[in-house]
Amino acid sequence: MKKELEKVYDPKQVEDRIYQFWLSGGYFHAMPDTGKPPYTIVIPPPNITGQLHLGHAVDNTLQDILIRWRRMQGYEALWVPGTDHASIATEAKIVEAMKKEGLTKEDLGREGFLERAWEWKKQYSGRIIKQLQKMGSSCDWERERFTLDEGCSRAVKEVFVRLYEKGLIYQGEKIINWCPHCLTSISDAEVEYAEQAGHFWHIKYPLADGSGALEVATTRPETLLGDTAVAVNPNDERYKHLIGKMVELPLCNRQIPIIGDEYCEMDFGTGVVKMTPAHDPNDFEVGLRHNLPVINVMNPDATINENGGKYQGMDRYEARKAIVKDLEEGGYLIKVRDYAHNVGSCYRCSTTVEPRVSKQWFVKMEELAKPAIEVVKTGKVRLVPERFDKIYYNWMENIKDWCISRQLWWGHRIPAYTCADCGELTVAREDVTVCPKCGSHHMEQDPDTLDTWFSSALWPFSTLGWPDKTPELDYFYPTSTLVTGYDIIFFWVARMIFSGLEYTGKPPFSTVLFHGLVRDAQGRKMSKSLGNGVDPLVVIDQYGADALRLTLATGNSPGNDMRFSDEKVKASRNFANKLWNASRFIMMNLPEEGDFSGLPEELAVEDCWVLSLYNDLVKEVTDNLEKFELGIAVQKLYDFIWDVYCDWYIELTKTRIQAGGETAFAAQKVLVYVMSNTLKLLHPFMPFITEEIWQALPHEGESLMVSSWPKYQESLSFRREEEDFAKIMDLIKAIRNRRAEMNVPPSKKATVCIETSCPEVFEQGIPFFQRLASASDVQIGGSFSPEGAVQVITDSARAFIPMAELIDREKELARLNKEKASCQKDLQIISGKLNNAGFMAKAPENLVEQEKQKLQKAQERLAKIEESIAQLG
RNA sequence: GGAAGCUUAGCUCAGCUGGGAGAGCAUCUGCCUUACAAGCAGAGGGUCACAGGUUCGAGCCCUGUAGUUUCCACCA
Repeated sequence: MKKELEKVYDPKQVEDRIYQFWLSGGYFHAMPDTGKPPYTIVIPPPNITGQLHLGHAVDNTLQDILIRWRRMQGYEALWVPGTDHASIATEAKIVEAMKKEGLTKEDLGREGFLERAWEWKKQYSGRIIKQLQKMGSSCDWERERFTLDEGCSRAVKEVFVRLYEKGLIYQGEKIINWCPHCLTSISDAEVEYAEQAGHFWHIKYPLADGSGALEVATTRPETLLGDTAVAVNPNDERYKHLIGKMVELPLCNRQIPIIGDEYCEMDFGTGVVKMTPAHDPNDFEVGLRHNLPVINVMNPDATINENGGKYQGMDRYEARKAIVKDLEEGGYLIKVRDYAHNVGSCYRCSTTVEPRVSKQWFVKMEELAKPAIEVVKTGKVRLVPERFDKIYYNWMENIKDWCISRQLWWGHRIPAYTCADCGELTVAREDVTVCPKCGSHHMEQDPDTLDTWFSSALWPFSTLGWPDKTPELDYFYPTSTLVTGYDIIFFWVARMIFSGLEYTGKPPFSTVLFHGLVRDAQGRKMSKSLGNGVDPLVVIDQYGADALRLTLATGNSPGNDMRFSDEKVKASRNFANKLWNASRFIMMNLPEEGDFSGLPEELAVEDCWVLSLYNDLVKEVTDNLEKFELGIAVQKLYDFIWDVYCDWYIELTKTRIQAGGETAFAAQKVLVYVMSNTLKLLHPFMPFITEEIWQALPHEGESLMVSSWPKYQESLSFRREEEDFAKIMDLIKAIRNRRAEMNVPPSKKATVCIETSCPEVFEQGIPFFQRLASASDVQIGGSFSPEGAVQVITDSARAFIPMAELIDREKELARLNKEKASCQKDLQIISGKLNNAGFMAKAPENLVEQEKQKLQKAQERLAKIEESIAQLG
């Protein structure tokens, strides 16, 4: 048992070994129908685009805290791990990598490209899994899944077919957001808007009958090539008489009509808007109302197409320049002014999106959204913190149809087949090779794939076997808690909720715990362009996984962003070291043999004190965890371990331990008891070091991680002893304080004479005054001579420390008078309350009682101060 | 345009359903006290953004104002 441990905790010698130990014990594996209540978390599957960053680190730390805690509480705790194929992001990365080799997608062909993509997947998902393991994540690796694996693919097809058959999935020619770089459609949620400095070009559109001209203002002159009308407000006195007339479209040699539509605001710009239905969502809507032709003037890569005449082949920005120049030369350009406006860009590659009319697949949302709103309203799904409810409702209530088709190869291919002979469209779960209408064998599958979020929306149940009725699905679904960042509430959380309800009839989880973003020390978002990203593996290498986890958990409150800095990790590392050394102290004094289970029969006052505080800690930490206040929970553990256990309790045991024998053994039992149980409470937060120490201490059971979570026990509540010991502590602190003020070094010991009305309490503290308050000798009794003694006064005692040479009578008097004044002020406030009729009538009883006690203490204290002053004066 | 969060010590942040303001870091003082100097013992430092209101009592609840961050909308 007695082993000499390193002075400094070295996570490198511990973490991998402990993780292997857990793995080989099979502790992460969960099974259905064990008779225990289930607790389930599905991981937000990280994208296989690269490696994990600190955002993932918080996300997974929080999940691991919850899952480890529930496991210890006796739940069958399942944490399903996995990764996301991230169609658009991954495909972009692979294309980029291929570009360096001079290859394009088309060079490889669909098959070849997919082969390459699977290679990529293999490499990166493996790396991600390793990173998760380095963090200590207790996922059930036997249940690892991938959004594009066979099971998930089956679920995706099933959902697609069901929705299609229900009429909730349809194909339509609509205006969608198009990314000219990724060369695919994207959904509304995937567009990010940012204000950009631009211009407002005022252009003259001459009336066809030569009777004048209209002044049109636009931010995108190049779309003029696709204009099919000019709109004015039908109530606009300036222009309403022109509705129905034609204007000459500059540079295009075409005439387009003037239409009246309320969409056009009279007091914005010139009150005249050019209509380009093919390249603006609003214009598209107006176009539908007025039956305007749609002229697409751009290729997928946003270069001008054959409809753009002489501008064909130019990039949209080149074309803009050229057109502006031509307009100017042709005398059409009236003026240009600066104008800041919002521009949408692709959330993956930041390229400015191009609204584009094309044939895509959509999910009809209205019907799906209703029950999804309902479950949050009724509390069947709880969002933590609650304020996200509003954001969620706002989105769900104004939801538009979801564009789910993507012009990509990496992803779930749309299970729709068109007959080349008769044109019949068939949607089916299995591959269709024969046309069900005409019997033709010329069937072509839709080349497009599905939005990557279409498959992640099914994640909570597809990973448990759905659409099959598996025991896992039956037992672990609906899942318990979803932990994720608020940045994907629409992309993912909202879509999982309506998906779960629609396909399984149940909400996919009962609670969503949102965490904030991890920012850098200056509060900036971490990003590649700023180069301020932090690699969790580097942090782990430097400080250990426990230190990283503690840093991310400390001060973490739901929905709030946090700052990350090296200083914080250092503080966490220091805490790990503190804990390590506390255990070192216990072990270096531990006898080889002895029964360390349970507590000694006789408890000293300080034992009762620490046990009572520990017992309260159990209750509080558990309560905080129940309320998802993980940051508060860990703060309490930190404070207890450092301040109560290390700074006080360990010091208090030293006398007894040095004395040896039975009394030492009793102290050691309490030390071990409180430490082992506190390790349990801390384990979810810092799994490695707690397991390592727990294993080294006398223990029962195989592993801390599968030991049982401590419970509050009435028998460990010692209020009386807590109060008694507080009196001793108060005096120790007061003496230390006095000595420090007077610059007396600890090595200079002195007698401490204690005058008190409760000598029996202070009797118990004699060794502590010696050890912790530099007392050479302690006398407890009636009255002492204040002559030549430093006086220290607390609520329950007056101590005299003879140090004549250090005492200046005048100063001493001044100090006592100051103390008196402050005490009187206290008294005034307390009695003010107690004399307040309103307070006495309305304040709760226990509070009034508390105030009365305070009053009494302050009175006693004042009496002591006054006595001291009288004695000196 | 709409909505939400934040504003507490020099810095970073806690502060649960209202009951005399806290931690870490930083600063200052004294200590190598045989678990730990990645430590120990002390100290200083806050009109809890501002203005009203509710209440016996407000950092906390309500209203408004300012600053700041974010989300949604997208008037060309």
